[in-house]
Amino acid sequence: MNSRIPSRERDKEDDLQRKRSKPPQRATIRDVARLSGVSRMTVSRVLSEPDVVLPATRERVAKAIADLGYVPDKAAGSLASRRTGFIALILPTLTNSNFSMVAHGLTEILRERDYDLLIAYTDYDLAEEERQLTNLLARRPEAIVLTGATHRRSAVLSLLRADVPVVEIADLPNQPIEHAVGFSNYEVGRTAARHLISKGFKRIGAIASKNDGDICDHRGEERVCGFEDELRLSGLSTDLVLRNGRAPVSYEHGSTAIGLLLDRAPDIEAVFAVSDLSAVGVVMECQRRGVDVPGRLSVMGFGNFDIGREINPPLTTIHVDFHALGQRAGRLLLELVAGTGEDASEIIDVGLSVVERGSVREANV
Amino acid sequence: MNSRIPSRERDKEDDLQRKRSKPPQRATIRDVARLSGVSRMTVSRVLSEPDVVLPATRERVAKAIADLGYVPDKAAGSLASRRTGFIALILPTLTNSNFSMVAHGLTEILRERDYDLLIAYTDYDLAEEERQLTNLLARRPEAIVLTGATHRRSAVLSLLRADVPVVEIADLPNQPIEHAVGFSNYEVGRTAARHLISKGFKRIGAIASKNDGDICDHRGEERVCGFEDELRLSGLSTDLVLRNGRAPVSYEHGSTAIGLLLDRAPDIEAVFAVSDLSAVGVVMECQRRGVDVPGRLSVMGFGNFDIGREINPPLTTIHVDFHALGQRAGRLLLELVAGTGEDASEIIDVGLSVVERGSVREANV
DNA sequence: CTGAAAGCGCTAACAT
DNA sequence: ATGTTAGCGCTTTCAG
Repeated sequence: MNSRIPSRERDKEDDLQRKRSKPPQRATIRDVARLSGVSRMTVSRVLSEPDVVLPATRERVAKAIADLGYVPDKAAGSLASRRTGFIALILPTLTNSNFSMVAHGLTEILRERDYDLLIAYTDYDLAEEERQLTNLLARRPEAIVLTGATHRRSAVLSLLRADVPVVEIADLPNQPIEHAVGFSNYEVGRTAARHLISKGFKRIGAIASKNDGDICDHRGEERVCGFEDELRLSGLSTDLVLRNGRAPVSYEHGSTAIGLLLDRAPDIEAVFAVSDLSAVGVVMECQRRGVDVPGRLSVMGFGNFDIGREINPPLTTIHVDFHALGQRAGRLLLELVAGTGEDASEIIDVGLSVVERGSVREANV
Repeated sequence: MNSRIPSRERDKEDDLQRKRSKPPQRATIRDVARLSGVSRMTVSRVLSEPDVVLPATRERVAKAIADLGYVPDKAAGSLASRRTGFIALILPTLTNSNFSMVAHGLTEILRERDYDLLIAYTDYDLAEEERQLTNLLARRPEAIVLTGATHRRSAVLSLLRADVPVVEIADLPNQPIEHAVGFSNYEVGRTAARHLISKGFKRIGAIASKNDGDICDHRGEERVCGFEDELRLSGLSTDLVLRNGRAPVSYEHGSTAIGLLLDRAPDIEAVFAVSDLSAVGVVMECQRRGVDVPGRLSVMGFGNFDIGREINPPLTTIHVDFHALGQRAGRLLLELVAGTGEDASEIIDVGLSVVERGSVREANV
């Protein structure tokens, strides 16, 4: 058994090799080849480019595949072809429906070229992001999608070294790693402020989470910053901007925060929550305290979550089309993995819009 | 170049082989071996069992790894070791926070043994479930976690053929494919009915989605069935049990459905929604219509979602510890991939509990 | 249209 | 403690 058999006989040797293994092994391409009396290459072709195979052969092979329940091993295939056929997506959380929308949009587009999407999440933790990244890189994704514009330096370095296309989503970085598809969270904040100011309010507050080391919602923070800047531009005070609690924000976060704000400044007229989730919490806490929304307090959120449309009054919010964002990112990714398209870094802004509903009214002037 | 070099010189031949390739190639284990003057096996050992390598050698190798930014290729490693190091999880949707909890619980446990979790979702579509499954199987997960007890026959067959451990979660199948960790959705329905009946109500309704071919929420359906059976057992009518709209249920689904029910039977006293989401929709629609909850209508949900605690009145619901469920499934999976543990099919019931809050009151008797 | 050779990057199982 | 051999299951490349 140690005498090397001339290589041109290798495929014929299969029977000998397999005979030693225990019966219930998973079928390989060899088994299919043997059963249908062709070479492994022909089986491979039936799977990847069936048209070049003679119909008769093709059917024989197809039958063998079906009979054996053969499922090709993609890992082995990737190793040989140097194409793993998947793209990685790193999200802060699975629970946010806007991020799910992104995943949906991406999946739809990537499916066109048979790419799989591998989803990982970080719980808003940059250290965890790096851990996930390192892990993912070892599986050789053909491209990587990252959420947000803020990452650990060392994570960015491994990314650069890995020489894999990178797309950042959901925020437009000033210094993108490579490409980006998103919107300006800073502009979201400014837009929200402008909207409330345009309604004639003067005592305007905001609610966000506080940064806690690696655990933070940088996109939310961007939004409050934009909000504050716009207030200042209009000569209004930012005293009622509250950063409290740890990311991610939640219903409860909104309830607690508005309680604090209401106690501190009972004359507050309007408030912007960096997420609809906390905005809903605000509205619910107001219901409990008998604070009329929008009669006494106008409330505005961000994200256009389903629940915002459902509550009473329905929530005025800022909408970003995350599904379209995912699709747009998907298109870009397909170009990148195809090697088509510019080398130049693409920055795509999907924009945003104000959705006016009942939770904001005109100020009494 | 066609004269075969004696095999014991193969590793020494590396330089020649690599010289032809373009410079900026990703570093392989060979590059590391060459740079640190050891064999590839030693590099491999530094990565997998560092203790058996001499400290001096280990450090030389570690330096080379760092200098080259070497990231081992897991796909190649799996091929050789026959261990892919990941487990697949198929969820109906990413948007449901209870399923996210399951993913969290699983991740926590699997991480202990360095297993990755690969998450896929189906949008409650059994055809899509099968598609995902086929796809996943080609990547050779070491185990597969499926949601629910209902699957396409052909999907189950490929699963059986693939000879990969399977765990079904979130429902306890009568005929499990193999193992299951979950709770009885049927019992959820019965428990809800018993709770409402125990409060003295007679005119009791329910709200669920309607099956639509492959797109359906079998677990929700199980819950209404249990609910109906319990009503019958108590001699109550099931006329107010409404199946309407397509899965998954939503806030809006609840609003619409309760509207229908209220119009049809204004004297309805209590209603069970198969999900907190639709239950919240019910409460919101009641607010709009001026129907007092729980004064005129008692409302009960399932799932113990955050929003239920936040609304006014807070929602009475049925709670299942999905995080623990995920962890429990994780433990089972680790046993399965380790080959430890029984061959026998394990069925683990994580139970359920009623969470009494303000949306259900005592009937006026 | 089909096949043989060669090898992807790694590790199990033996050497030494 | 480290190295060598052989090959995981597939595809690329080139020959016929």
